[in-house]
Amino acid sequence: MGRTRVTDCSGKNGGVSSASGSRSSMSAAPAAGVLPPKARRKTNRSHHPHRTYTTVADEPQDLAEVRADKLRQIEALGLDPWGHRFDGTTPISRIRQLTANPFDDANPGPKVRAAGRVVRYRTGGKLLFLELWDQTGRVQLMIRVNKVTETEWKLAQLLDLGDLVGVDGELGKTRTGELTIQVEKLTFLAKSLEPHPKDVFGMGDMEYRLRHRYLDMIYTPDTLRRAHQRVQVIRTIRTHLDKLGYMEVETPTLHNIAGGAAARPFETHHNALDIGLYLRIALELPLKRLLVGGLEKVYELGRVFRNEGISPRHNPEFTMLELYQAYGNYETMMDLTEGLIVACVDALDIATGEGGAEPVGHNESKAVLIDRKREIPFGDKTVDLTPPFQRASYGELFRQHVGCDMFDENAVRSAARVEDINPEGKAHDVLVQELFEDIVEEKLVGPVFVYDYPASLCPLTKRKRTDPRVAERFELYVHGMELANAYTELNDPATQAETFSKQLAGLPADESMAKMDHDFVRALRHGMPPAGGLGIGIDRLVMLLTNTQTIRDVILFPLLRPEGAK
RNA sequence: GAGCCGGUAGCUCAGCCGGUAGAGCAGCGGACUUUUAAUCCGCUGGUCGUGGGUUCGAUCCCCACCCGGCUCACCA
Repeated sequence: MGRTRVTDCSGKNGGVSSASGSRSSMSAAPAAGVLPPKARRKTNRSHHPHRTYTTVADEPQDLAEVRADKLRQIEALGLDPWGHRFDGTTPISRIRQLTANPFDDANPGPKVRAAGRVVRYRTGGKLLFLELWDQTGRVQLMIRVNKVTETEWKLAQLLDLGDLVGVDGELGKTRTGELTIQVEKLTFLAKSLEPHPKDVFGMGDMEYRLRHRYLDMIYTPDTLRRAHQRVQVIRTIRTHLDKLGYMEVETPTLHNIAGGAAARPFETHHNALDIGLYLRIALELPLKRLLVGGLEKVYELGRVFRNEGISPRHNPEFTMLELYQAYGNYETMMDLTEGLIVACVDALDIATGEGGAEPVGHNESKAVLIDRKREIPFGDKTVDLTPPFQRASYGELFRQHVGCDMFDENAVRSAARVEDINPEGKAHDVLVQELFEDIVEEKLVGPVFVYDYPASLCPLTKRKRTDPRVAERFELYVHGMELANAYTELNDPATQAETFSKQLAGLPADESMAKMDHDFVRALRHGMPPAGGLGIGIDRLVMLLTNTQTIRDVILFPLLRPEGAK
């Protein structure tokens, strides 16, 4: 911030003052705050008639200095600018539900107590209008000179946008019908030493919003809305899984081997043990060990870390749900996924579709009755989340959009060339996947479960009994976005050991899942039940459900480069 | 990592063909006891992202760098 200019007034500490308040007023003046505002401002001005950029007087002119000065004036009133416990407040949204009549001394309205931030401030001589904000809403305050003490009136004159105050007063309506608290007692709770953004059109700059998320939450209503909805989604998932008998666990975030996905890990180090460690890139392997240990329905909802690029759909740390169900398979997981998503849609009450449709299905994995249409808005589109979601096999989609059989090596190679993909040195399944991503994915408006993937791309997945070239895996796509990834878990330790050791040609080591995890294989050797497993990217799910186009707005503090010297 | 776009007052932005900057809001002083984007009068506030270069002169042109956004790559 500013305030770095040098003063030419020797013997004073003003020029290099910090916000904490060493700025003295005049060399001859005592502590600034004890002077009445008018007097000291005048004094300042008269002493510094000529200001230049390099020799700036230490009078309040920087916005932050003005506020620091007001803080001292509040102290001079005998008040604590950093406030204290303030019990018994009512959320503003609830105050707004109370019935109120026009102010009338003969018939006083209800007494209320509220606390929050001053987000509008309008002087009017002997009458002040403020707007008080809390996380539930806004309400207008009216302060009249003859309704409060002299100290409170002085305090009211010193308020800045962004200050935190508590009020007691009478609820009523002004002449224009605006619901208003007429303040009878004003309590100062905290000073904002920095100016708050003030623009009727709101905050426009993404970088500014991200670096000042706390302001974004106050002045961009959508930001707070999304934060609430995110919590609600996570809570809904927990209660839904709880109802189905799943047990939530916590497994380590520090791993010896970063397995369970193909992604570059963050590296760290443990000093006492003197070993290298990785931050986890997936939850899978520990959870499957718990399957061996007898937890038949288990899940974890936690942060994973991938040392990769940042984009509107990728943040280096993000939240994953992974769950495993013994004796299930990937079809169990499809049903479960539908049930989870529908439960979230209902919890958020965002569906716009008509009700009254016939029940279309019901089974153990679905805790909700499938009884009505559930469409939600997403960008300029609509997504129909009415279950059951479409289910389409990978091979059929490939044939339909690429135009050849995915197992036909020659046809795939020539299709690749047409798409400007160099097939040299690449394993067949890698080529197939590249073609799928280039051609098919963008056509998947969904929601659609794409199932039965080329086997070699899925080293933790069980092969299909009827066709070992494909693995029992699905991904759920909505508008080209991968929301879920699930499979019938591979529980054969010999096959697992083999796929761990096989790096696919054409894939760089970073992207390979070829990381031998002997400890995991040993766990499998003790017998893991056949199971279905599911992973859902919670951030992307929240994006979909809150109609948000960038992952940075469903994560409160997405990773940013440090601002550096400024 | 690459391409494109951007960074000007506390906030949101304008600034033409190069002549060292403007508006609205916020802030400060004044008026106002029912305002609603309050109004009225007066005023303050800028290292034009950073560093070089070209030029008599650079917010503007050139180069490099920093930060961000979008797209791509990456993300089984």
